[in-house]
Amino acid sequence: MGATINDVARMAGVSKGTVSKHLNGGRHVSAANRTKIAAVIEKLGYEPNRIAQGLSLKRSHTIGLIVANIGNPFYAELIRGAEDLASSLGYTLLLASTDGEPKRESSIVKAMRQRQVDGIIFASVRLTDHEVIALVRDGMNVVLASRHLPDVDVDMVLVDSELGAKMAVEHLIKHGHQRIAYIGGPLSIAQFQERAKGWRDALEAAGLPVFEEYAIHSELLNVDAGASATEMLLQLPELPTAIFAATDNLAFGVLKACNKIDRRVPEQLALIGFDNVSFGEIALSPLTTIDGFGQEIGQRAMRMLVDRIEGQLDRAAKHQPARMILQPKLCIRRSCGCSPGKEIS
Amino acid sequence: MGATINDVARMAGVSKGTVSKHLNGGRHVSAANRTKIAAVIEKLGYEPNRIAQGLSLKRSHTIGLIVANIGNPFYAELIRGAEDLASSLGYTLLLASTDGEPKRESSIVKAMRQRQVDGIIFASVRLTDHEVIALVRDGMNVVLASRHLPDVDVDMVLVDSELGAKMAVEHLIKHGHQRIAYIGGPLSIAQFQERAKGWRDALEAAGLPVFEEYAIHSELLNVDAGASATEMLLQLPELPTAIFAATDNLAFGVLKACNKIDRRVPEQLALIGFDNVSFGEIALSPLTTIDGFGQEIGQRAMRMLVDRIEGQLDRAAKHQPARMILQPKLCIRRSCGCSPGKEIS
DNA sequence: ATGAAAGCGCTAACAG
DNA sequence: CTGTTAGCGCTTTCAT
Repeated sequence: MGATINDVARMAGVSKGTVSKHLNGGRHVSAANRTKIAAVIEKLGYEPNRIAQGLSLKRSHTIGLIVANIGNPFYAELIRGAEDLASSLGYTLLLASTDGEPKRESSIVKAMRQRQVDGIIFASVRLTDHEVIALVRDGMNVVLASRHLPDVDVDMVLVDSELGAKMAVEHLIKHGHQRIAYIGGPLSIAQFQERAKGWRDALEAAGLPVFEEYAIHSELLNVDAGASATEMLLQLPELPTAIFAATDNLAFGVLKACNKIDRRVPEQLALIGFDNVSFGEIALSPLTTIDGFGQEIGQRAMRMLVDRIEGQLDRAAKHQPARMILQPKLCIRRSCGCSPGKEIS
Repeated sequence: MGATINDVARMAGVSKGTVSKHLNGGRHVSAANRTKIAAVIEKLGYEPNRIAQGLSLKRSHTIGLIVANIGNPFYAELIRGAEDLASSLGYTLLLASTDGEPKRESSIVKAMRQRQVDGIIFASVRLTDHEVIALVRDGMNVVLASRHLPDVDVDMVLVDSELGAKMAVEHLIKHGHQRIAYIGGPLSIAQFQERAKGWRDALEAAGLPVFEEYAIHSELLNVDAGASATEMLLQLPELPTAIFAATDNLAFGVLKACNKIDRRVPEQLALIGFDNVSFGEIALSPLTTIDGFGQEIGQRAMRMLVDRIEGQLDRAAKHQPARMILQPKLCIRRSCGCSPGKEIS
């Protein structure tokens, strides 16, 4: 189908090696040959086979990105950030989604190793510490984006979940709420442990009681999961007056459930999410949320990974695992009860 | 780092070829050797290098997916559908986003060719017919998803845009609207030409005048583009009473703009979108829309592509370019003026 | 500056 | 059934 380096060499009347040199910077190639080769390449429409090149170089210029669920807008933003930077750095993205199934995660990792990715960004981690450690020890470049494993020596970049959650709940408390529920993801994910802890701590710090029935740890993270968690909450004998959802997507579920039964947000139920996904702005009730910097995290994770990949070539020095923690930010809109003009800070 | 097939062969005391046979189905390998080899593979944690395999087989089991913009939820759904099927078929996805820049598109295609993808799904086509034809003639397997080029012999799967647009506008007309505006994307994209035509035809068929100022063909397709188009529309001497947005994302922009100036949808301005992105359900005003089957399109496109890729191996028969046109469907929610219970059909 | 040759990890005839 | 050999397309010494 396509011409090979051999074709080019033959037609230009030089050796394979010379063409290769020309392709990689052109040092040690005479001007005469250089133009001759360039002409042939042009005429043949030759394109180097990066696969073959990778085989020889042991470097694929490909990076694996594993997300939990592409449908979740937070991940969409993260992917966007990562893809953008990757392509401008000359890397290409191998994307896969686990849909939360740990089994798929292992098989994805396997597929990616087999395809010789230069590194992997996990925006979804259910692997046990053990598995990730093994991966790293095996020499794979890894960075954890947005989720993390405590006590594991890996690069990672994420927001301060506990602080963010605390900020959200404190804001709700300032609005006068005393019965604040929590909807989050599975506690097997560190991130949700922390967000739940932030919720609890804020409540306790304010001298408010924490009711265990008010905390729902949903297995799934999609909109419908948020909706059914809300339905459960609204069947409790004593209704919460506010909800902190650990994820905007979950918060959207709250909105959906409330819409269905005509319960008004924020009048009858205040709500704050976490992530600051762009649609929050035009949700049924414009969503007050904690900025989770999805796109920025994707970008920074990519940067870290590429630094590590390329760094390991120059300096043999094994760089320290970096841990970048972004400061969350409260984005006040309507769902918390604030109205434009008179916001509670 | 990783063990190679040579290591396995040596340790198992057999030849490379035998190991290879074992890996690929195990035919013509004695049971004794088979268990011996399996044991060594296990002990070494050997994983075949798919890159090397690809070099030899001239097949990468990798498929390129090019979308216009990952941030757009319609593409997110399409990606989801494609990724899902791909991974279950043993293929892996190389994802790239053009952000609407034709220049990036060419360079992405180039990068993908160099990486020896087995085929490419374009969910974004700005390439001229000429370029796509060239790609196909060069032997690349291509399928167009959701966008198409008229009069080009390529596989494609998409909804009937013209019909969908017509359905949307007709519904608005049934609500009694006479001044219906259109917000769409660039006319260089066939899809938008057709949606604009559907709008126009529906108007004419109903004996309504079509005002050219009521048609806005935005270059960008993001939410803000929809918002500014709306602002332009609302500055016209004679205001439209309804808008048909050729894309849900654009429709979200309408919602955003209306929210900013406190114009109520649908009371003061009716709205119908196109795509049926899941978020529409919980938008500021739950969005009535035309189902564009994003996920299904992604999936079908992937299926077509893989069929083509694998088909070309068995039967030398060059299969006819397929053209799959999905029937659009009206999804009635609130933004058009219908209210639950009493919907206009 | 250039060419020859070895090798990256795997598959695929082809003998035996 | 099994080993040998010759590539796949490219990079990289190492001579020249």
